[in-house]
Amino acid sequence: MSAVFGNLARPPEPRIKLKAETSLPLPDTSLMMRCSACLHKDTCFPCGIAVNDARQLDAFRFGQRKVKTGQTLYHEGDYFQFLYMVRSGTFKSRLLLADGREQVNGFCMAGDILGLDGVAYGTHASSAIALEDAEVCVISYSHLTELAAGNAGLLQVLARMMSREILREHRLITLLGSMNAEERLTAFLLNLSHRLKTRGYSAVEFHLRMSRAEIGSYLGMTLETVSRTFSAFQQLHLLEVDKRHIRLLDIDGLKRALKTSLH
Amino acid sequence: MSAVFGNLARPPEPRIKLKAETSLPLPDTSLMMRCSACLHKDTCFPCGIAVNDARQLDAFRFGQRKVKTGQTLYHEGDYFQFLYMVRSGTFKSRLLLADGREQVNGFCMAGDILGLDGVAYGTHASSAIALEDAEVCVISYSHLTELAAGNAGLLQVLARMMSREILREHRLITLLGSMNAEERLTAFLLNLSHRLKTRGYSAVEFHLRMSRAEIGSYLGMTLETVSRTFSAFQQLHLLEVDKRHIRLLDIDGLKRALKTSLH
DNA sequence: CGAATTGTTGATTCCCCTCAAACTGGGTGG
DNA sequence: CCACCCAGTTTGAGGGGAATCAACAATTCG
Repeated sequence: MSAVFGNLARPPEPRIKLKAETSLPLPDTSLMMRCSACLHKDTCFPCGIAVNDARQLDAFRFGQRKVKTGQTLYHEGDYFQFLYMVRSGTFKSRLLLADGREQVNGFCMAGDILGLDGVAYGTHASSAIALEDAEVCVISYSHLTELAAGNAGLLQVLARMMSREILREHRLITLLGSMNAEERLTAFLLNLSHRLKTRGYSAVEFHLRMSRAEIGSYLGMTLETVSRTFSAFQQLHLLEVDKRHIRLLDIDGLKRALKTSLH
Repeated sequence: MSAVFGNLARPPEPRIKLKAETSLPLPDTSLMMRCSACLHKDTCFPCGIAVNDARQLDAFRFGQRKVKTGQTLYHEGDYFQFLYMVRSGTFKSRLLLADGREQVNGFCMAGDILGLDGVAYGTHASSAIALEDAEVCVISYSHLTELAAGNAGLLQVLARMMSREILREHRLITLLGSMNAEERLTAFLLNLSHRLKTRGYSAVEFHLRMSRAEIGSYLGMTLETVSRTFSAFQQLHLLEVDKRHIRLLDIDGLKRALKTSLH
């Protein structure tokens, strides 16, 4: 297979810019985050760089941005310039339809990357809206690709992130294409529970950051059906629900109810 | 009917001269494709490389593979090693559910890239099955990233391809999450028409390569509803349908029917 | 406090699924 | 050649799950 490409001389690798400040649009270094101290350095872009390469690690110094509840990080149609890594808080990603309705296509929490759909055409294809006060790292895409063009590890990380985004959407398509209301809500809750667990929160008791309408949009059903399905689950003693407070009582029961697996 | 559908003009298939070059140590060059002569070089990976850089262009010499109707290019769970560029024919991409059902999540035709969902975890997350005899270019992912690590243009092309895949799935999610059966089939037909047109085929008259069941799986509805909706459209004089032969009579009418835009 | 937002629950409607039967065209083998 | 089968498609009848419409409670907020 390597013979396909033969032993062709590779072009000289461009020297990596170590002074990140020159490429970043935010010159105020006091607002910059040093990645080596970041909680998410093992999943965010720095993980594409050899850990012992301190100088390279320091090249990753991102600007930060605080977003308050209800504010948008970016809008559909906005010029694409940055990726965002969620440091804290929760976002919804949504697409606007011609008739004004919205289609929620994802909920992002700490460690997740936002904005990858803007790469294709240089324009954001969705909006990202904070569901609670949040903080993000602002990652210059041009700077990132500049670094990745000289760093195979970083390139891999970027590619894998995009591919994971594709897989996430695969699962949502499967859910929307072949599950009924109960299965959809079950899949949603189990997924949320899992993600909270990996972030150090309780897997069985949590607070929903999104409204019934947003859950409904995400799961392709009405807010009334979401509410009714919650009530039905409560009557089956699968969970306790009080507005946005959720306590899962029977995770195994929920998993059994989820006949159609999402893997 | 044969008069109606008989003269489907296929675009001329350029015969590629497969001249074995002795200067490069490539094995079995008869099976290799030289990208500089390829119909798809402006959309496939070579477009990431400066057109005047002949040596780099020649680095793109991919193996080819023929796939017969019904055969799989790769299976869910297969070790991920290659991307595939469809040279001719049509594929469906599908995800298998735990209970044996399948969820079709895409139809790929000439120029499309297959396999990007394998990047994330090194394992194919879907299967690709030929709906008609097909030919693909086999692209070693490890060599691609090797080249991309030294070539910013190629890196951009790879990133944009993955992002476009994300956008494709966005549109499908929107369709599944907020459209009724008529809108879904309309969106499907208009999208197919558009893609055929950009490939040089008729935008109004074509042959479906997929069954009603496959369309239904893709659109999140049953094969019976697909069939019924086709019949309803015919009664409204929006199109003519005879099994898999389709003639769109009123594209504007279809577009009006598609109240919920997919952009 | 009144207004607005969010969530719950009920009654009714309807879109689409399910089940079933019939038809078509293509392939096969006696 | 014809009978047969089979996969794919069409069409019908009926039922069910979720949408729609509506009323009301609980919170939040100006």
